[in-house]
Amino acid sequence: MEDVDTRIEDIFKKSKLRVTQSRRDILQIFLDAPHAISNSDIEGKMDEVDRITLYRTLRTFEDKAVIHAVNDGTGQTKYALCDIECTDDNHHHHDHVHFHCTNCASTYCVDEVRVPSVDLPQGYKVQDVELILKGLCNNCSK
Amino acid sequence: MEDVDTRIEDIFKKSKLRVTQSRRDILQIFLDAPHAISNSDIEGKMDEVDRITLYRTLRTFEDKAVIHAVNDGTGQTKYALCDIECTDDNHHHHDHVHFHCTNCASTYCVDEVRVPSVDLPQGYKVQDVELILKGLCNNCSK
DNA sequence: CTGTGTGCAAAGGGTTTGCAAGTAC
DNA sequence: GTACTTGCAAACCCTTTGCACACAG
Repeated sequence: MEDVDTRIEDIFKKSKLRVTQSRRDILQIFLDAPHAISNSDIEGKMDEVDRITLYRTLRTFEDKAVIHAVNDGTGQTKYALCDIECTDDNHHHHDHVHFHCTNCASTYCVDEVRVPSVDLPQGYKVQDVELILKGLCNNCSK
Repeated sequence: MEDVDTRIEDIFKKSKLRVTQSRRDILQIFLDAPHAISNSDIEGKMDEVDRITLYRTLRTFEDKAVIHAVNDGTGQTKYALCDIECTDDNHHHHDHVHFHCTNCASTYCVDEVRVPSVDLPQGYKVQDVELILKGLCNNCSK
């Protein structure tokens, strides 16, 4: 298991972003989260950060391939950390499925499961596939 | 091919909603649309209807199982007509896949293709599956 | 020191609510 | 006539922008 502080340093190094306390705090929250989180999830976990700074930080992180947006199937945008090998021009986040819990509203990336291939009628040119499963997560199904 | 006016009457009868001009106009737009449409798509096609009435009508239609919300994969909510056999408590819209065109932003229900089944790791209880394909539609891939 | 990041205030856009007048049945 | 619908105004978010100050490198 990699040390969390080291992981944060690695991310800053890779992204070439300036290190500030807000960014550190927000990254920490992502590292602690077991699933994708929304803007307001993050806001709820921080006491000090200005809402505007959060918006801007998330956009910056997304631009620099630190995090990626996740469609949770309800229209709400959530975010999750990118793999360390993601780069500005090579995000590859749709080879796994997402699971949305209808009870606690958490969204999980299920990395173990790959999206099955689908044949469409003639005329459609498919570039990307997104598969969202909805139901009860491990915590809520007990 | 069923007559459009008849179809409109059928929908009103089934939903037990009062017949008003706005609702008639909005239904007409749904019947004319070859794909799922957004709030603003509808607004663009009407000259007379108040925006608030449109919001309320869409919600009413959704409640009465006249239309259903479609997740187009970009976070924007779109709507499409329900099958005539849909009822308030039995919407079944996720046995087919949705296709979102990245060029013209249209969202199509691809009724011919069924969502493949997926096995998840232990702990998840799946209730619903949503599959969104993104790429170029028939018009835009030419 | 220079360029980037932050925080406040204010603007912007979409959506919802209260209420009075209008309309379907 | 009664209950449901509509339309206006205003309220309410959430999100973005402008600008001056603060700070990382």
